Amino acid sequence: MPQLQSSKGKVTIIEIADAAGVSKSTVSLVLTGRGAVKPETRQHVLQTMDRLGYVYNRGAANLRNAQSRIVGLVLNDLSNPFFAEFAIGVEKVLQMAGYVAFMANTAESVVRQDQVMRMMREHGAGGIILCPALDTRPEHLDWAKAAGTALLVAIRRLPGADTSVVVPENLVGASRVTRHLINLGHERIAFLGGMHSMVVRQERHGGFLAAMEASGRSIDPALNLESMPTRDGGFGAMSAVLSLADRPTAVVCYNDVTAIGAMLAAARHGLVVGRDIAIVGFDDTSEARHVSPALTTVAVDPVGLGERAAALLLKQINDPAAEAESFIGPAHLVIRESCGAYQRALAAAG
Amino acid sequence: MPQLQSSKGKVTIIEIADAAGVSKSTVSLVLTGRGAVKPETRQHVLQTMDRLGYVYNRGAANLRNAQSRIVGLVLNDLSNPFFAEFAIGVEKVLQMAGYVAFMANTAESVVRQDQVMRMMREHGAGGIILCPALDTRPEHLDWAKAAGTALLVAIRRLPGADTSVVVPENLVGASRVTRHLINLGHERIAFLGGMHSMVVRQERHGGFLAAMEASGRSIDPALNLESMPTRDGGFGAMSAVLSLADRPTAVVCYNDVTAIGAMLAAARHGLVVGRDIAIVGFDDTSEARHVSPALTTVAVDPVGLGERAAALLLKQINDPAAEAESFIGPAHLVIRESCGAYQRALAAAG
DNA sequence: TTTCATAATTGGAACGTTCCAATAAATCGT
DNA sequence: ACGATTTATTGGAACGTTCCAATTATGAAA
Repeated sequence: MPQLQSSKGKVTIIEIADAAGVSKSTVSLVLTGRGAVKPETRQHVLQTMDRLGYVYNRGAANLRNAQSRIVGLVLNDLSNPFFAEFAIGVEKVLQMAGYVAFMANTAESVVRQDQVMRMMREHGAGGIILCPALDTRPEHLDWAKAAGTALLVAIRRLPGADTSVVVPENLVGASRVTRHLINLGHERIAFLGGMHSMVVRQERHGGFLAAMEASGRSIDPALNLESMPTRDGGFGAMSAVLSLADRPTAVVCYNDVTAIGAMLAAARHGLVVGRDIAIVGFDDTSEARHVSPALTTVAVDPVGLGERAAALLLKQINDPAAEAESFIGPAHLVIRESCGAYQRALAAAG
Repeated sequence: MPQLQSSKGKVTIIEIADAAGVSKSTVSLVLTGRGAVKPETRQHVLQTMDRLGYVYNRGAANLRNAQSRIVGLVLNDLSNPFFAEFAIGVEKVLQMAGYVAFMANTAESVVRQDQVMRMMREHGAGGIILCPALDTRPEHLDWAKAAGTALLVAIRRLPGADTSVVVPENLVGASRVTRHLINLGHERIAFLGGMHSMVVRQERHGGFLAAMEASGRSIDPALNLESMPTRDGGFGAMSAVLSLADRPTAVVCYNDVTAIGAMLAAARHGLVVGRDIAIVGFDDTSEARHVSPALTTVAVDPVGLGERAAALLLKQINDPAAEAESFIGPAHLVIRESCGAYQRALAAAG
């Protein structure tokens, strides 16, 4: 029966050494698995540790070698399932590499973001994956270069910062989904949601414009509406667009959340989405699949992006000399019902 | 212009002391703010730290005083928005208290859960908030008592473990929503979703039974169906219940996710939810509000629970002698459309 | 001034670990 | 049975901080 050290929980390597009749160096050796230690000795030490309830003190260890195997994961909006899934991907890879993620949510606050990154540095994080809060300036990240901390920017590209980057193929994805609508015969297509200052919006809107121009569609500035990237934002923007004299027949939304808000607004105006109007989103969150009618959108595989981000960061930690590297994750079209393609096919067949 | 220590990022308290012309003890004093140090000296030291790009080494500090101001947050399912919101509440309170949350996702794996909690201990976490993975046994938590680590179990009660607990009022909540259906005149009511082994289901189902019995309704065992607590699970269970000869007229679901799956199944069978059949959920996730028809459910305020959990844990950390304390969060009925109450009211009026 | 109290500052000894160089023990070839 | 290797083990000096006791500077009271 293991009689755990009761009160203080302060069993050190030295006490283990004494109890096992070896030196602290030997205990350290079995702990790190580095040197050559006789199997029986190792065994004995191991069970002594178990018996006394030893717990490794990483703080003390890091003091010597600064190899903390801690990675910080800074998220701008944990309440968005997209980032939660991204985090899951990151954690999965880190775990396999024996690292541990130190996760924090900034809720789009740069102040909080600074605090949190400082904390992580103080705890000796070897690297940080940052999904930057909305108005993060590149100079907020200067410390990383100076301190030699591996830093990777994810999801939201940060113009002017020369770090590694992992982002989805926003431009191509938006271009694809727009072309899909064009192929379905739509002429007047709106782009809706997100604020102009967001890099992600600029990219997606850029893809939209590219597809429109490539097909010779005219671009009506009245059909480009900003909104907060929330359900309510989407609802509001869609309501605005529907009050226009010359309504669009299709709408490309900044993301799924906005698109779902837009669908609600359309329904409220008595329109049947997928028949009277086409609405498409971006991200393919799990909601997209389950909303009714199911949302046509662009899938970007957040888990995969997370895995990639973690892998890239680890690479950078292990080889600090390596220069910044980028990964642009694929974005593929997921055709469901909200664009009306299915109904159109039915009609064609019938 | 701050000329940051370039390469190693290894500026120590001693270098600051030298550069500022004081002793390392003085620097430590301004760092901790404990002793009395002349304002001008403090100022000078502070700006020297800034100039040299000093970063505090918490590992070294913790070596002496073991006051790590780290709290572990172990979540069983980050992809569930409910837990993401819970985490937000926890973080908010911890942040204000100057603590930092060390968050990890176990994805319902006890093995991972053990790993993660070990990591946290090794990093000197002063306490842990645990949302236990599905088949966590109380003895998995014995180390906490032995090591004197504050431990709080949240959301899923863990029978047999005598830790502090923060959970929603599952029984009362389920009872309330069931009574609501009974008041609307329903006789045959099903309970659907969740696995029998889940404590949360036992509590919610218990509340359901209590309300049914209190109103003299007979309980048909065929109307109690298990399923995985997912959308697909809800879909399957609802399909099963609809193939019964004697269908229920109302369904209480284990949670919102299950309920939304059930709604989909009902629609697929040609039923109009809220008119032909009543469906209610539990949790009031943001989806509940936005699904169509909007889901009648029980709100449990995950952010509030998180805040409470953090506050309780902090209290426990500051007074380790204090005994386990529990908080049962309120659960109130949120009436929307899926239960048909609105339509019924309209009909009565018209 | 001198004398106290109090405010500021300081050197050195921890804290729990890893690393290094050194020693001790086992194994080998001859 | 002897050095020569190789394999196991070890003491002690770091690592960057905090704390304590001791010291020195500052003011106020005498």
